[in-house]
Parts: sequence; C-alpha cells; structure tokens
Amino acid sequence: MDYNFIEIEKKWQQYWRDNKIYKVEIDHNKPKFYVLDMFPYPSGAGLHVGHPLGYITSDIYARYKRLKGFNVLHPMGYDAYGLPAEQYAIQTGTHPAVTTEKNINRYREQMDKIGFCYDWDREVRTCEPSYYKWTQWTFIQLFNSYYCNGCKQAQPIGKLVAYFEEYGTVGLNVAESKPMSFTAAEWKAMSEKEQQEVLMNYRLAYQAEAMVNWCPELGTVLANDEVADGLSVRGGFPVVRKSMKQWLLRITAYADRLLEGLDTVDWSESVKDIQRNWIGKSMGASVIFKVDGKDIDLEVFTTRADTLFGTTFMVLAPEHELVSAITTDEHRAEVEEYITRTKNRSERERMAEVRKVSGAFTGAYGINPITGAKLPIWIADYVLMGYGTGAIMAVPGHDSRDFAFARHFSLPIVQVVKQPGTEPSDPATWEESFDAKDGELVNSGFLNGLTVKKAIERMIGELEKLGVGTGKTNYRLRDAIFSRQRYWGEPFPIYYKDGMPYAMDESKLPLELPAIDEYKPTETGEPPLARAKNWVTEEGYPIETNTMPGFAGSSGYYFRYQDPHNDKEYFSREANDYWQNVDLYIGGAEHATGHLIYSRFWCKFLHDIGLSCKDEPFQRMINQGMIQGRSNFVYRIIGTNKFVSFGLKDSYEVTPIHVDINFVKNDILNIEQFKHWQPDFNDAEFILEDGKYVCGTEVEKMSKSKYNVQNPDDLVEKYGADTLRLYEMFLGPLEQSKPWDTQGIEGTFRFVRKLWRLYHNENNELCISDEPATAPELKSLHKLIKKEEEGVESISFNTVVSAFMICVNELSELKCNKREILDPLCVMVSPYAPHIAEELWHLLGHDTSVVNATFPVYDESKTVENSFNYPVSFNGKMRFSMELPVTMNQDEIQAAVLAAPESAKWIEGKQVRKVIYVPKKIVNIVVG
RNA sequence: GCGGGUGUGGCGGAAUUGGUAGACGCGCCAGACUUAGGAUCUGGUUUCGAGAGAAGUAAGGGUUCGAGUCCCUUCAUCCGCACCA
Repeated sequence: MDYNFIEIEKKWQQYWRDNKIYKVEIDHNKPKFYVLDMFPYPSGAGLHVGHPLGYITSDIYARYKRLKGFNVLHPMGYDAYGLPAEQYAIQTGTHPAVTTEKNINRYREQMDKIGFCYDWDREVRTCEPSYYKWTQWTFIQLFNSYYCNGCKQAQPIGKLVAYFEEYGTVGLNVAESKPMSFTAAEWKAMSEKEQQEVLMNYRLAYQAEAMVNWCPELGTVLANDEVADGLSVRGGFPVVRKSMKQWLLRITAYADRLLEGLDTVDWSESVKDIQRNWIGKSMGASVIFKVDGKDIDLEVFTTRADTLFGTTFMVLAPEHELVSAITTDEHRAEVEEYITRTKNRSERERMAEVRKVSGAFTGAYGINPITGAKLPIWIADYVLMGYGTGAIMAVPGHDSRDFAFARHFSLPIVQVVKQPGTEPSDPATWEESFDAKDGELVNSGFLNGLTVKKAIERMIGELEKLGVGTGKTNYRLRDAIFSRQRYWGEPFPIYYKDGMPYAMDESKLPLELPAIDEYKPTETGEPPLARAKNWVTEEGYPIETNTMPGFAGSSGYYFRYQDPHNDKEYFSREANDYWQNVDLYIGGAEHATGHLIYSRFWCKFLHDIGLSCKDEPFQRMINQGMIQGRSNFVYRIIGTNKFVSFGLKDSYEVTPIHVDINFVKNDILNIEQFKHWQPDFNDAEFILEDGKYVCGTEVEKMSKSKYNVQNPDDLVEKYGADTLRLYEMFLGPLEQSKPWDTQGIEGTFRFVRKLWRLYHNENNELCISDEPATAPELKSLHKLIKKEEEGVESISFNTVVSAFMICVNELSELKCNKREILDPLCVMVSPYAPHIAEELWHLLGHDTSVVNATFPVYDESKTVENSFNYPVSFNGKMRFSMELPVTMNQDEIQAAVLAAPESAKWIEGKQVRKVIYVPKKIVNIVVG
C-alpha cells in the first residue's frame, strides 16, 4: 500500500512518547491556554465512537493553539470512584480498585491509539490517596467555614465564634439552616457540645437530619440530580423519601453568586438556563397569618402579594410541623388519615398522581392580615414542604393549582385581577384561573387600578408597615447531600467525640480507604466502612463511616492538573497564577445540574479562601452532541423463518429484527454471515428484490443491544487514527446529535490518501519542488488558512475538514508539489491528522516535531483577484454571471451588464428602473 | 404547561453577519481500467420539464431591489424542568 498508516501511526506515537513532546511546564514567555475534557468514568464497556468526539475536538483545538504560540495545558485523568465497580465488587468480591485499574488501562489503550496530545504526566485519578487527600482537605475547609451574606463570601468559623462571644446572634447576617437567637452570655454558658451543635447550623459542610432520596436497592442516598422520575439514574432502581442524618454542603449560600456568575461565562444559553432554573430564584414576600383562636403564626411565601385580597383559603403541606397543633378534634381523624396516606407513597407514586386533587380540612381558620377575613386551612400534598415555608395562601382566581383545588372542594373563588380593557366577570363561569401577570387589580381596596407589578410593591410596603410581612427571595436550589452509604468513595476526615463530629487535623491526611472483607452494608444496616477493623483515630475516637459522593472528586480536578504532584498543597499559588481557569471545556450537557454546578461552587469557595485566583472554573464551554447509531433491520414473516427484503415487506405481516451492522453494506445484507450469526437463522429463507436482500434502517441510540455500535479500535485498524479523527469532525457541527454513517468514513479515507499522493509521485517516492509557487497555488493555500482560522474559533471543524478537501482537490488539479505550499499545508493539517502530518513533515526534511511548528500567516493579498465573476440578477432572480474587472466603477459595470447579450431578453419590452450594484457581491437590475 | 434548541436534496451537512441555495462528503447513475470488483480513476446527480424555462430551504404572511438568513403566525421534532406558591 502507498500510504501505510499502520506503520506511520505506530512510529510517531512512539516518538511522541519517547521525546515527551506533549509535556508542558509553566513558561512565562508564552501566553497560557487551558483546554480540558470532562474526564471520564472508566466503565467496563470501553469507548465507542461517540466518546472520542469531544476528545478529538479538544485535541485539535489544543494542537492548533500550540501552533499559534500558546503554552497549552491539555491534561486527562479519571473520575475513578463510581457505583458500577462497587456493584461488581458486591457481586464478585473483586476489589473496586482492581476493576477500576483494569478499565482505566483499557481506556488508556484506546485513547493512545487515537493519538491525543495529553500531557499524561499530569494524569489524576480521583481514587488515588495523593489526589483525594485534597478532596478531604477541601471538605475540612468547608467544615471550618461559614458564609457571610454581608461580604458575600466564605469566612473562617473562628470569626463566627468570636462574634458569638461578643454579640451572640444580634445583627448576624450569615447563611444558616434555621434562624437562631441567643445572647453572648447564653453562648458562653453553653457546653462544648451545645456550642458545636449551634455551629452546625452555620458550617458550609454540615451534618443534619435531612429528607433524602433513599435507594434501597443501592443501599445509599442519592443527590437530586442523581434521581430521575423517581428512579436512580444509575441502575434505574426505585427511590423513596426518608429522613436520615447526612452530611450536606451549604451550596444554597452561593445561590446568588452561582446565578450572577452565569452572565460572565461563555456557555450555551440552554445550559445556563437549566442552571438558572435549577437555582430557581423567585422574589416575593413572606406574609404572617394568625390562626383564629390560637396563638399560632403561619408564615407563607408568595410571589403574588398583589392577590392578597383574593385569597379564600390556606393550604399546608401534610408534613408541616403546625398541622397537629391547629387541627380541631372534629377533623383530627380525617387529617391523620390523609397524612398517613400521603406519607406512605413512594416518590414515584407521588409523581404519577400529580394533578389528582386531594386534601383534608383541618377545621382551623387563618386570618387575612389585610382584610381580617377568616380563611379555612387545609392540608394537601400539592403544597411541598421543601419549598418556601410549606404553607401557602391560596388564590384560586389567579393560580391554576389553587383553582383546581377550590373547584374540587367547592371553595369560594374571587377575582382580584382583570385583563386590561375587560370587565370583571363571575368566577363561577370560568373554566380556568387567570394566572397572567399582565393585569389590573380590582376588588382589592387600596390596590384597585394598579398594575400587578405596582400592586406587588405597594402590598409589600403595606405588609412591612403593619409588621405582618416582608419582601423575600426564595430559591429552589437545595443544599447538596454529601454522604453516601457506600464503600468506593473518599472517607470523611471526621471523627466523633461525645457524639459530635470533629474534623481531623490536616496532618492526618490522606485518610486512606480501609480494606474490608465484604462490600455490603452491615447486618445492622450501617455503611460498609463500619466493617473496617480499627476504624478509629489514634485516640480511639470512631471515624465517620459514610463516604463522599461521586461529585466530590470531580468538583475540583481541574485545579489539581495545574500542579498534580504537589504534596504540600492542593496546587501552588504560582501554578494557579499562571494557568488560572479553564479556557475551553468540552463535555456533555447532561452534567448541567450536577458536576457543572458543584464545580462552580467548589471554585467559588476556593476563591473565597484565597486559593483560586478565579471564581468561575470554566470560561468557555462547548457541549458535544450524541453520536447516534444507524441500525439495520431484517423483516421476518410472522410464524415463519422466512425473511422478506425491505421493499417487499409491506405485503406481509412481519417482525423487524435488529441485525448486526457488520453484516450489512450499503443496506444490502450479507446473507451467509447472517445465517451463521445465530443458530435460529441457520436455515432461514429469504425473499429477495433484484437478487439482493435490502435491510431497513433507523437512527437510534448507539448500543450493544441494537447491534449498531462502531468501535473506534476497529476503525483505527481499518482506516487509521487520522482518518477516524477527520471523519468524526467531518460528521457535522459538534453540538448537534447526528447519526454515524458507517459508509461515510470512506470519503475521508480517500482524502487522506489524496493528501499523501500530493507529496509523492506514482512510485510512492517523495516528490517536492523548491520552485516558487504560482498565484493559483498560493491562493488555494491562503483561502485555506483563513477558513481554518475562522473554523477553529467557532469550533466548526466540519467546515475546516471540507476546506482541506477543497484545497487538496485544487492542488491536485494544479499538480502542485511546491515546498512553499506543501510545507505550510502539512502544519495546517497536523492538528486534525497528526500522524500523517508528522510523517510528511519529517519527509520534508524537518528534524523537529510538527507539533512545535508555527501556523502559517494569512496574507490577504494572495487571495485577491483582478476580476470578479458577478452574478447578474433581474428583479432579484439570478440569470447569468459575468466576469468583470474589479477596477470598474458602478457606471462602467452597469453599462457592461446592460450591454451584455444575455441581458437583452430580460430587458425586452420593459424599462430598467434601477440597478443595484454591490462591489464584489452582485448586480441586480430592476425592470418593470 | 414553562424554558431552550432544531427544521435546507435519498443521507450527513455548506452558505463573510440580507447578495449565485445545495459547497464538501456519503449514496446513486454512467463511463474507464480490470479475469473480477464491495479496489481505483473520470463525469453526472434539488425537483418538474425534451427544451427555453419554472418551482424550491417545515407551512402561511410581512419588510426589502434582493430573504435559508430579519419580523409576525402556525406546525413538527428534540432536550431540560415540571404541583416551586
């Protein structure tokens, strides 16, 4: 073969490794650039063609930036803690570290074959003690910090203690789990244990009894983003709500900064929106309602304070702590029955019953603080304990959920907002509530005639004046539950003294994961670490048996790459000052509410405590789309072993069956291979069309069960890594999902060979001329330089690959073999196809790596022509084109075009009304 | 329901930021070379039409000399959130 990719790729991969070509160090003479991939969890299945898509993109970007003179940090590592290896351990007894190591090696092998330019000396693995030492260290810092709302940053807990000693809680404005109130004297009078309990209310990493998503099957709790539709994202097991003592991170303290930071990063609008939605900031008011005849206050949260005149009842969440206190004896049985009923449902059942109205009356009444009206208080599960105060003022006229509830239980509905330009009507005739915020207040005393927006302000002012309410902001975001009842994760550097948790001294880190005999929970239901022998401190205090969740290790890994071997600190000041944050981050959008929020929180905290110079981790982010599979089908006639070709299948009753895409080429089935595939098919019969069996196709998720998986290793073996890289980029825009066309790769393979032939003669001998390049050759080259520069910045590598093809086609046509052209062309191709480029580069006589070459400089003058082929349109429709000198002015062009023989028939019988002339664009003649 | 994205040949997709729609590639068709072709090379390939030409970027309307691109309405589809008061 002329172009021997197998040999070339092996040779240069070895050369890059041996010469440490991809090793980077801080270099103050060059600007830095940090290109990062979301590091993978090494699963047992290995990589399919979808995985490297992002890695190839970042690799090209990194190589390009390097050619442009940047010092590029481009590392890779492994998110090595995870449930699958642990589930496997429970089943087989194999230590998860063993499984993980094996999978990592397989990943590495696959990645190496594709020729990535990672600096592997910087590799991190979240499960290595040298790495998780710093995960544990950060946890201790979080434990020892609180959040000051005034200065909007984390502060050492010692400062809070000092404050308590002097002022107690007077004037305190900090993030807290619940409001507390005590004097300095009271603080000083507390026992150590009591003081520790108080501090738990403020720590950024704290322990609390929390309603959690408990997954019995996995034997652990899960974070909100790890649960979907009431099932665990990993494994799809049922999840139930349960109250348990858990570690949490006070991420809610950072809600506003997490929201504001989104405006400073260059991410897709959709991911930013998902995060905004997840944080769920809503501004409204807190209003206090007295309970009639009792000395009890009910606090509600509303965004529609303007509708206070329209509230006709109140609703509490069934779990609300005051339910029992307000319920009258007459209604107690009914209320308790309702609470039991709602409590015993799983998350999944609850979600399935959404919109099914249910509730119970407590017999109590609230007093409207503005009108003094008596409002019946109900409990219903449409009010969630986890949001606001778990109690609402219901305004059925202007809230669709309250409306449905009122209709169901025949509660009164009144109108207090009307659409501008309409008259109020009888709510009894309504089919739905009027929820829109563009309206005008009616039946509302001092609010009448105001717009909704004005009325909200006015009402909050009134509430504050009366001391029965205040403006308030609420968030949907919840504190992140940070403990898992699992083995394969970071142990907490926490021990218990007198039942209270204390952070270990930093000098004890890393606290290594102990060996245990079995990976299951104990018989008494304690986490697996409870099986560890001597899981106590030197002083004999018991150590925490929970471990950290998957996102612990992945929240700060991008920092560790900056200084991966530092055993004195997380990363040095010097390294962080230089590398700062990630300039380009590439990975999946599915991490929008998990990793990408936790990482931002982690970074902001490290910024607050003076470690990170930046407070956002990922400046620019691109989310790659999924590569879908293109499945093939055969059609078996029901009740037979006869298969009918695609075009004829409609005449029969058939079952479509997935067939391995390896037996199919251009949708034609290889019948012999198919027959030998599975015993059932050995004696299959076929109804053919034109002597062939044509398969049906469908675009679906790429998966083993659909027999449509393309394995990158096979493609590298068949076409070479360079062809695979080019093809993955050529497929289409990175961010879009698109199907993998098994045939299409042939086109890029032809291109690579055509590129090779440009540098060689028919005998496969290098054939390069030192003669100066001609104008058309230079033009072709410089057009490409421009196209590539534009394409890289906008990450539209598909258009760059097509520009390569155009350029190579043109140069082949011109029979160009000039060094002046082929030398820079080789550099330009190298980010995309590094192996063939390195080979050609050395054949061209260079003795250093093409990786360290310089990107050619675009010269506009090489692309200009002295004439332009003008499209000539009549009334906007293109009719013919005309080559005209660029030196002509408008009058000359106009005259030339009108005089052209082709113009005559379009002008004939009409008048030329106007001529539009846009230089180097178009000539348009308006006739009529 | 709310929020975001996407609709261009048989397929993947291009179209300087309003200026020749369909680049590039796959597939398909024809030809060349071959014992052979599922190898390679050359040419063709939006649709209708013999042709001149006409139509054409999800559908309809608008702005403009000119719209795939801007504005309005509708539809389809994908993703996220979903009793969040």
